[in-house]
Amino acid sequence: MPGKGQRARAAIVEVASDLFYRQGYGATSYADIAVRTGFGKGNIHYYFNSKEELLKAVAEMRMEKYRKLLEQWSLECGPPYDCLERIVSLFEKNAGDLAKYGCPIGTLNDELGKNNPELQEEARQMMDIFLRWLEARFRALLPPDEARDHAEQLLAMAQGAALLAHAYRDPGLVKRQADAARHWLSKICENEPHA
Amino acid sequence: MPGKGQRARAAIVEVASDLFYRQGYGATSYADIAVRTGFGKGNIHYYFNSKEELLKAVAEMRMEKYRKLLEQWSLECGPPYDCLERIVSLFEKNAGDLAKYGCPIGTLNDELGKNNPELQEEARQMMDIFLRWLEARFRALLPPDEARDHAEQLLAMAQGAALLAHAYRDPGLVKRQADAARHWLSKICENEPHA
DNA sequence: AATATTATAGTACGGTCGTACAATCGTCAA
DNA sequence: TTGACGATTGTACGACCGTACTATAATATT
Repeated sequence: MPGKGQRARAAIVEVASDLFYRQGYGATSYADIAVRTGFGKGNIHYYFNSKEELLKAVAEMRMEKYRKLLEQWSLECGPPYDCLERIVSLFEKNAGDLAKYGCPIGTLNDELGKNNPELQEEARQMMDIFLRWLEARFRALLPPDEARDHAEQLLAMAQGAALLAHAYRDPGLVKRQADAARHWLSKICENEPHA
Repeated sequence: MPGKGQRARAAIVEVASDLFYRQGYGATSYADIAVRTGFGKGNIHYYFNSKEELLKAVAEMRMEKYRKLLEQWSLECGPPYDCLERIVSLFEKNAGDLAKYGCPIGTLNDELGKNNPELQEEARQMMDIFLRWLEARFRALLPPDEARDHAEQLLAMAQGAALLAHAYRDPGLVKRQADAARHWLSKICENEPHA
């Protein structure tokens, strides 16, 4: 079992990640995190000397999760379509939260992109994890340059669907886009069976 | 010619719109607007009693522009494909700004969606102008429910492309997605010539 | 048990923001 | 020319934020 400090640190990161997602990075204060963790405000600064450090810790924690999830998917799932379809299902399953808060990765990139290039770099890396994973899957079906294009395309569909669902507060939008994405995927997979 | 006050008011709205786009709504202060307009800080509050009012004025100004643009397109352009393709070209033409600042409509929805439901309503209306226009165009090709779906899909592609281009600071991403969108559009237009 | 180190809390500082307000300026009608 | 009113300015207030600092409690080490 990790030491007391490690557990407190992890708890702070977990709460911060949740608040950054639901309220945004800029709108989340140390005070908010203090209340939600039960720790005093000063204690959070003891673990993270600045808000930027805290965001970086959150980003690392999230990326760890994403990497593990995708790595497992790479092992588990069979034909490329089934593998790629999991990403679509992941979005569909989270349609409710996407409509309420948007995509955790997309909205963070958006927020940090305008005024915080250094921190946005962290958010971009989260996006890149998914982009590269998708590209690797598409390489089983398509030549390299087309694989990259298709990965961008699927990710753009997902991000666009999340953004619109958030704008309209309508989870149904995610579901409709998911169906469209599956249709698009199935056409690609039958056109190029084993390239 | 409009009175002095009207011109000052319009100038403030114009500057605010630009800063809201490039820095975001939250990160733009009255002081910023004062510097850029040359007016004193207090004078801006003379025209707009609150920042919320200012955003609403910006939203109305933008919507006026969008509505006029789309109305003109509705009149000018011929077959549905040419008409729809204009939206794609609009995004492509602005690829540079999209990569730097994201989509003016999408990023505003994103920012306001998390903490400012009332103001996000304004941003959503901007999105709706485009969605409804797209839906109307698709109705020339498809049955009503499919038209709505396709409008959502094209808008999602565009928003997703802008978000990714912003995240990666890569205008090329917009261009690649624009080509993909054109391909998608052309398939729809040839499948259903005159539904 | 004594001590050093880690963990936690509370508070105060400097800065910025949106807003309010009082004072001044410009302009044009009476 | 005076006066009224719209336009403009500068400043001050209260709130909140990230951060720094000091003191205290808990834990570990010797």
